[in-house]
Amino acid sequence: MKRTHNNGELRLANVGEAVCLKGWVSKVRDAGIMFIVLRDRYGLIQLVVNPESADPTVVAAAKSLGNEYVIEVSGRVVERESKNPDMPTGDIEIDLVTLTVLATAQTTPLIIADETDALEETRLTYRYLDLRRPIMQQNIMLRHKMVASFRHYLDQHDFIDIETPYLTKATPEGARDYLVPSRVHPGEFYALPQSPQIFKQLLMVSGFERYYQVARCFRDEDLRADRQPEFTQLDIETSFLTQDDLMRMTEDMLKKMMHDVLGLNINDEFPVMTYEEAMSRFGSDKPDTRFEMELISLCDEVVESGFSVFSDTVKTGGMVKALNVKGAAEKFSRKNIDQLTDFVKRYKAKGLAWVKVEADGWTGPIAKFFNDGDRARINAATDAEAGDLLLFVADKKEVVENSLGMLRGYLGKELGLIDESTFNFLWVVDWPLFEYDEEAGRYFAAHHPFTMPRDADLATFDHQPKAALAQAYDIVLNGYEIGGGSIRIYDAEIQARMFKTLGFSEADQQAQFGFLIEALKYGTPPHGGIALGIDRLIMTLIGTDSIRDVVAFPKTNSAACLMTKAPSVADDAQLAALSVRVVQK
RNA sequence: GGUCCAGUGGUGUAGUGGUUAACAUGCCUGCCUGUCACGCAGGAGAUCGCGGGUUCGAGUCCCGUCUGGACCGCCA
Repeated sequence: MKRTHNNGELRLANVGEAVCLKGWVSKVRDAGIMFIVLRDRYGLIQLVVNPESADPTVVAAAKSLGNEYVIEVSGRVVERESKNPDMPTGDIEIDLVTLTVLATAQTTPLIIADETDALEETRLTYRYLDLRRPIMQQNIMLRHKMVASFRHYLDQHDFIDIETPYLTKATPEGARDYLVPSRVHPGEFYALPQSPQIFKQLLMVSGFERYYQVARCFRDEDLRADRQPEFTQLDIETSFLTQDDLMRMTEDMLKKMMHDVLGLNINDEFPVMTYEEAMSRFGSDKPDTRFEMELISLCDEVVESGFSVFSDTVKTGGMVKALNVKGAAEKFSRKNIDQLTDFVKRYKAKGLAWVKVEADGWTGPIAKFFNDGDRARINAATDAEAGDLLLFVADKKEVVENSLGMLRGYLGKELGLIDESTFNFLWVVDWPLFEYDEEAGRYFAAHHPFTMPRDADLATFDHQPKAALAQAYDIVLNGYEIGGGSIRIYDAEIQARMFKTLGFSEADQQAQFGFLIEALKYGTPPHGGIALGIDRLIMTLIGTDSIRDVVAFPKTNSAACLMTKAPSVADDAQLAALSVRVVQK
């Protein structure tokens, strides 16, 4: 039994065995003896035609081949004299007896290999060819394995897969909806779901105690490297399980998945951190815990310092925090630090103060404002030693934490502080129930408006929304939010108080969610669930920053499909049938 | 809505205001009997995204525009 391999997949065959293969011609070399590299779903394998012994028609057929032709061959497995053990085509080859061309191919606009350097534009226009590249095959395969593992786990635990509508009702808060005009109801629109949230809760009312769905979700917002207008969620809802039950189960499922997909055994329990702690220590609600460099509060240390920017900020209710970039003082020139300043300014910080710590003191433009006592206190708080670079932001709490948190993530990558081979899962719990929007002058649901307040806040959440915490939990992997869930409100009266706090009038409540409020009145079990973002999860496992590497047919930055040219204009007859008129801008 | 980067043979890139736009790869032809990023010789292949401007002269500078990418806003 010999094997050939590519990308970790194995193809087993006995030497001398007769085989039949179908696949794509990856490379032809004609040097008297003809070598044809065939690519199929297992990878690459070399076919050989010897003109002295082979049938002349096979030799002629082999000479006519071009790259990416689809062929069917039969022949015998022979062992190879391997001088080079790293041959990508393995240690067996096929001595051809027959060769049939099933399809010819034009010259492809991109090279079908892992190392393609084609532009995004070319790759997306010819996506079907881009997907032929072994690395892309592997990504899509891994994605399948992940979903299959989840399905298997959930099936084993008595979950059932139930589909919910894609043509549904617009949601008031949250992202912009994709709308679909109704032909039968002129002037009315369906919305594509931003998530199956309400339907899965209604399934709990119906008595399907354990539901899951691999659901497509749609949000009409601008795209990012990790964000597509349609994305896939593993959507889960259960009755009678508590937050702890759900977290334990999800953790169990993720550990099994890591084993099934990557062969990794994670034995430790996932750490749990409160939202407050995550923001305070890491400046992020989804901290990457693969490296240290935490945010250090210096409010007490600088409040009486000579640097008025710091002291005044603290005295007027703001805060000062710092990152200690260990041993980085020499690595960062003035120009480098200016770039870091520009970086934090993107996140509303007014500037980035810095000092380099040296054996005989501090250097940097603000060093002169600090006396020896100030310096000693700050050195102690930040654990600063000679050679360290201290970076400070002074501002409102939100700005300080967000900008330093983003800077921490950026520096972690830039300085190679991250061990890319590790996977750090983390639960973030005790989320605020509401967020206050200064522009709108009202509270919005931080998670969604069906989230149950903590028991301790049940009586007061509508009077003191700012202080209320939610029974909500996010699962974070390597700095990515890969899922989030909550225990839901299952009492119509609490739900009504929630809507009222969010500023929904009685009439709005009825118009938007009348059916849900009504449903809650007929014996609704306590319930809750979680949704995992499949795209971001597989991105993290693969280690790519681009969601387009894990979605078969993704859209561009402008939400277009370069291959199909969608979206496209509708003809007048279609528009008339939908009672839609297009206003030219 | 905003900021930044890119667009040059099929593909990916180089190109300092000045001759016939260079290189790699792919493609075609020929040579090569153990190659696998093979090698050798030859050949075809470009309205430098589009429009305007500056200039004696623009791939190169300026303005606009389109397309792709990264980010801010946005994403309950």
